[in-house]
Amino acid sequence: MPRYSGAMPRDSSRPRRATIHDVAAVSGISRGTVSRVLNGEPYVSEHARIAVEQAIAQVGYVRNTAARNLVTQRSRAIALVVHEPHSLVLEDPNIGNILLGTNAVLSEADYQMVTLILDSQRDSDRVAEYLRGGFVDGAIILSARAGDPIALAVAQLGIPASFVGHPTDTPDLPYIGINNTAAAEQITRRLLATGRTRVGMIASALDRDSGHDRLAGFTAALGDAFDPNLVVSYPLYQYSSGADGMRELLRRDPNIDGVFAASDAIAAGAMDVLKQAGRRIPEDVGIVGFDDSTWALRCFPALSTVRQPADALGRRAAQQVLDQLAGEKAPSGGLLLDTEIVWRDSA
Amino acid sequence: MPRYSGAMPRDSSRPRRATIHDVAAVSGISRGTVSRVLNGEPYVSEHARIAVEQAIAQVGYVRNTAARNLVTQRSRAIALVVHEPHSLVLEDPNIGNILLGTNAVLSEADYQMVTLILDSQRDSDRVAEYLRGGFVDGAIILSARAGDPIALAVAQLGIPASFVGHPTDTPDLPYIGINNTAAAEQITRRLLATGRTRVGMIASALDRDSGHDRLAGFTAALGDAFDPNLVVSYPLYQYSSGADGMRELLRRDPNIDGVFAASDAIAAGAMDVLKQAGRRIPEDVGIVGFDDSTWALRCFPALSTVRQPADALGRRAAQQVLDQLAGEKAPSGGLLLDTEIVWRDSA
DNA sequence: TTGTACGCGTTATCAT
DNA sequence: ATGATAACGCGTACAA
Repeated sequence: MPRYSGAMPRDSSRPRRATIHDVAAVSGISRGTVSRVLNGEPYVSEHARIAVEQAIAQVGYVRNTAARNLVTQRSRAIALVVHEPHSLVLEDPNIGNILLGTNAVLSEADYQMVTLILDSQRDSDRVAEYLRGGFVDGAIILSARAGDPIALAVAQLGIPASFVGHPTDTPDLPYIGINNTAAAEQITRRLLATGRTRVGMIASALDRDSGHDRLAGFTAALGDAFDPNLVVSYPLYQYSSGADGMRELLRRDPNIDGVFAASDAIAAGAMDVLKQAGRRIPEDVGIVGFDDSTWALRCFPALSTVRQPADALGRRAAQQVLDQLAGEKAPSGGLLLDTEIVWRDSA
Repeated sequence: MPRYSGAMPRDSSRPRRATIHDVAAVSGISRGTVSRVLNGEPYVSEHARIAVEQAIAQVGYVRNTAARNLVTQRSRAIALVVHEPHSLVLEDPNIGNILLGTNAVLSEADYQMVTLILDSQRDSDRVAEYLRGGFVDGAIILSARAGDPIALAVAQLGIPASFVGHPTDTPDLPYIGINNTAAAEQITRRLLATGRTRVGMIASALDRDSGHDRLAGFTAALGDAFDPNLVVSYPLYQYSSGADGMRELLRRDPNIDGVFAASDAIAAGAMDVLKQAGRRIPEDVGIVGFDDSTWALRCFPALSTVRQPADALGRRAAQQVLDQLAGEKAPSGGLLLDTEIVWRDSA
């Protein structure tokens, strides 16, 4: 819990901001009417409006929204909590598109989206404090992990919220997601249909529903042919995980002829290692990814993958929060959006 | 200016949050002392502390930070304003690393970083309102453009701020940057030193200092050999700009043998087009980029480029804001950090 | 060590 | 149409 060191410097060198009080004094109009002018309310005389507007310009008044929030009990801001190691914020294409969708909806509804990035434990506590502090009317939480303190804080606080991908152990909070299991199973079957017999997986982020479920789908698709020895796992969805994972898989079974990578970035890393090892793609080894990110088209050959409706995920999550704000009660279950297989040349 | 539709529903279905008042009532201790316990101040008896803590747990009290901010005139939050079309937030590697550096410094100082993403005009007005509203104690502004309303709002408001890359026309606000002109000139000279005679540039973002200055450096390096016909320009630092730009350059001069791309993403687009056109890199055409992003290593052959100290940019900007918050007066000039040429195989 | 009372800047209510 | 005045929830001199 942060400490505050003593009194604030009232004699700050910066000039004090003008307040409604000042505007009232200068214009000779009461604070109440000034407030009415500010908010464009009816029942204000032309005379008063003009006097107030002049005074506002004269004293350089700008509204203190924090004070307004205190009395209206609203902030007109919604938090978007991104729970990722920072270096990945840029690598994960879905996050960008989810941001896009969320902000589009919130902006349209005239809400300010504030993005809170969360990495260390220290960040985590501070963000929880921020969420509790009345700075925001609601929250959208991305990629929460199992045992997430933020998820707990949100649940306990009863603040309108929506999760994009929900941690496996949280109480039933509303969430938006995709059916990772089904999508993973589908693309794995498609990979198998190209005639592969030794198919492995580079899994990732098993502490999140996305990672966990993609592995489950892979396992289901393989059925009896599943060989746990051909599955490796890394914490983060990133290029280096794919490179490391592919090296390990090649070591475990040089005859491997198919790979399901848990993300496109991972697939890209794996492909580079395969090429270095002299394997042709897709002739010797077929590989598929997940996300349909910019990686997919930068790969050579172009990557077959699962397209995530990232923009729609963001939009729906934002809409869920707005609905709750409008008084609807939170949906208790999840809402899963459809994915689509994009078949290219890598398998 | 946002309108607020009538009165708030005081009879909201959600239960009212507990306040210090409630804690005081339940514990039988005065509000003043409760506040002291909350803030860990000295001169509180063991008896009082225990009673208060029990009451807090009992009524489920959480502090309303917005109210505290009103009285302390502080929010302990700092805005990071990102002025980019959303789809680029993920493509620009520097932004991610600047975020990283900024958050590290702010987090260490126990400030909450709130990222405000800015795309449309509507966003712009709302963010300005947010900055003025007392939600944040300071602001760091990324990639502001010429005539930026946010920059103006910040300047007018006198809020502690630091720019990362400053728009060419703003009043002298403190900023952190790199010497784009010198860096561009250096790498262009290096490219020329490989014996190229027909060297073009794919410029970008000329309304920002970075884009403008990189073109200036290129021009300076070429001197008399500068041919305006070999310069094309696109608004955004992105892959497609590079692809389009390279096609155009090849059309204008099929014998072009050197290209300076204003960013790595642009270079990547250009390289793919060159390969499609049957040009060998670096034998037929040498190409260099700017940023040393993940693109640079994903290119084949690996891209020669300029490394930006993105993390350091973020850290220094954050530190500048913290310094101003601590009472130091804002430095009136800019602070330029060193860049480094990373020479690889593309030229 | 503790309680009282005032102020932060705004909106909302109720007279007028 | 407008002006007092009471909240909003908290911190903090000042008094006790």
